[in-house]
Amino acid sequence: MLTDRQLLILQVIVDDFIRSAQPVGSRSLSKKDEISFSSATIRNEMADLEELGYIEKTHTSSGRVPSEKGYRYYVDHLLSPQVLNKQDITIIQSIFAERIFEFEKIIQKSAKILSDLTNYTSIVLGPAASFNKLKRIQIIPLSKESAVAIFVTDSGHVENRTFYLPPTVDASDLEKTVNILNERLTGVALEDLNDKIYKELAMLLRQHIRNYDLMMHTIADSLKMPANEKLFFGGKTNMLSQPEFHDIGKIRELLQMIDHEEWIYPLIKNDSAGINVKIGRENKNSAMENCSLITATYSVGTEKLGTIAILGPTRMEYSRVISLLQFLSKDLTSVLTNLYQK
Amino acid sequence: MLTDRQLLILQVIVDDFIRSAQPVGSRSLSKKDEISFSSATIRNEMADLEELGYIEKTHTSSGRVPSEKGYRYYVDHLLSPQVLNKQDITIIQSIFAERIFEFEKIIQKSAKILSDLTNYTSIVLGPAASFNKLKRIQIIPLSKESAVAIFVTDSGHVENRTFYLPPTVDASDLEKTVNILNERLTGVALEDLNDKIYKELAMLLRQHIRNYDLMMHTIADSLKMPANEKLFFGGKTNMLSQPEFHDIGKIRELLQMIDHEEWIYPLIKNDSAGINVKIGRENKNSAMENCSLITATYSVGTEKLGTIAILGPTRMEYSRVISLLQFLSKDLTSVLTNLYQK
DNA sequence: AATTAGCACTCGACTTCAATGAGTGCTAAC
DNA sequence: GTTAGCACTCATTGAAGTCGAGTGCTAATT
Repeated sequence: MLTDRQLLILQVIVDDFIRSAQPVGSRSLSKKDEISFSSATIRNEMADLEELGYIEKTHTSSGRVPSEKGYRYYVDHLLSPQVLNKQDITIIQSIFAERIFEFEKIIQKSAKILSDLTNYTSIVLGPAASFNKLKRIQIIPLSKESAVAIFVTDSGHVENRTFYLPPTVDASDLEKTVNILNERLTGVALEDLNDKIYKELAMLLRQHIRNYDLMMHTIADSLKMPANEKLFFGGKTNMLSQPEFHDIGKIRELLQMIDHEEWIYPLIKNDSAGINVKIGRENKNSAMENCSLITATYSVGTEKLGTIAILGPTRMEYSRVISLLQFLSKDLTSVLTNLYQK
Repeated sequence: MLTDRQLLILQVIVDDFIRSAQPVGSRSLSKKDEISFSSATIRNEMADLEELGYIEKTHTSSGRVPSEKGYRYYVDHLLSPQVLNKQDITIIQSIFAERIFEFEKIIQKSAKILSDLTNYTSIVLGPAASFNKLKRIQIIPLSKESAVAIFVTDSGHVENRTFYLPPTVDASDLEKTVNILNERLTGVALEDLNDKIYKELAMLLRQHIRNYDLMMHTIADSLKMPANEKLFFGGKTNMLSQPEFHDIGKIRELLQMIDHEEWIYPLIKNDSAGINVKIGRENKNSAMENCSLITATYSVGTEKLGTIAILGPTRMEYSRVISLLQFLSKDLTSVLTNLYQK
């Protein structure tokens, strides 16, 4: 469809605009080393590219700016995969330098470092606790009327819930219940706990426990796991330094979105494995109109665990960001696989 | 020092400016009901007030704007305590409507509601976990090399740490240790644990445990509690709607500060009990130059637990915010006292 | 037939200028 | 002591003009 020359021009326009944030004119293009033809020729080609929807003018006599379609084409076909420099690699690897046992710390550090390296906003979706397998349940009475239930998973994740414990429940029953739960539920994924309690343990509990009904509901209730995994951010304010965000209204909209975690999930979830690029309105979100989101998944073994993402302006350094995410997600996956898949 | 008329004028200027965000001129002042003298008189008085440093001009021929000193005087002497309307009271009390067992939920909801009611940013400093008394320690091995230690406090707060557990430590020793810890440390404040372990338990452990040294250090290490209490925010982006923040640089500075929790602590800690107002540069923080911070403390019984604060522009509705904070902190204190002081 | 030089034209960005009006300070009259 | 009156200041607004980087089109060149 597009001639080689048009491709070249499109690529140079996108590259230049990503660098400078200024509309690109035919004259400045013609001066580039890669380009050997005159500005008039470029103007003709640009007119064609514009007609095809790959580039746009900001006003009648301005230079050209990539359209979303242009970025999309650029990302899909023109991206020259950038090799990370040693410094970047060292910095990323520093995430794993310390002996860290907790997911969260690693994840958090990843978010911080990603945003520092890119100057964009990073979003890391932590591992879904619901996949973890239960290791131990503990119930500890606090007062006459309340107790705290603690759930430890095989990955070392600890969940806890304080709940109302009617004084009518006696200690030995509680103990028995906990024993039964531990016996029967160890190794079960958190998300399946509730189901399993009702389906398989109801009978058993009924046999042994006096206050069976109350007990079951109380515990099952407190087991309603949070629907969403934890999100970590880095560089929330980095977008404020991007020249495209001079408008406070836009900024407010964007920051407001970032501060509403529940609005972020739909953006970064449900992405297939590997790198995923969503440009501008592809994100189906008005606050993201001038933003692109690049996501990558990380796993333990073959099981997808979470997502790391970079949120930047559509005029984002796609090549660099993709390389960084690829590298980090690979590292994360291998470190986590080593650590937890034994 | 100041005449009654000067006080009146200062008060009306501050009130008006808080409402309109526009410099106040002598003519518009003279039209107010409260004011019965001519604009020329007002001009004379304003000149005096300016000389004394209570008000300022933005340029030679502009109306007047309160200075920090002016706000300070206003807050200290001219504030007409505002009575909260019923709606506000209802909304605040809705925080406690549900039966909630966890501090965090209450605190979080308080932050949200405060920012909604004021349209400023709210900051709530959660209760210092370190004051809580230990209820139970549990150590649960995860793999050959790691285990998680769980600390439950009498308030239902759960802390956990994953740590490296050398394979050389055997199970019975671990159990013995945990038993000893529980026996000796229950009721001790979290912040004193470390001390107590080294001073009082070292001997005891040495007698019973083979790998005593290693064990002790591992556990004591994982007991290093986070130095700071948790912070909760509401309305982080509210400041973006304030007309004084049209400058992106200023906004960035402010938001950046808000996102660095460690920079927030010094601002809201170390305040004496009760309401505390810091205006502009009184906060000793360049990002806060045009902001005021109003804080209030809440307690259980007589023990100060945490702080609730509102961050707004210096042109803030002091009267309303102070009333809200007073009311909420009183409610928080009484609810928490009922809940936990038994 | 493709490329390029040349040129008229467009339009945002910036500057200048004058008009407007909300504000001031000062003086003199009340 | 208060106020009316007046000259003065200065931010804001809008109109007019210049500049320059850009375009599209046409005609000459390769």
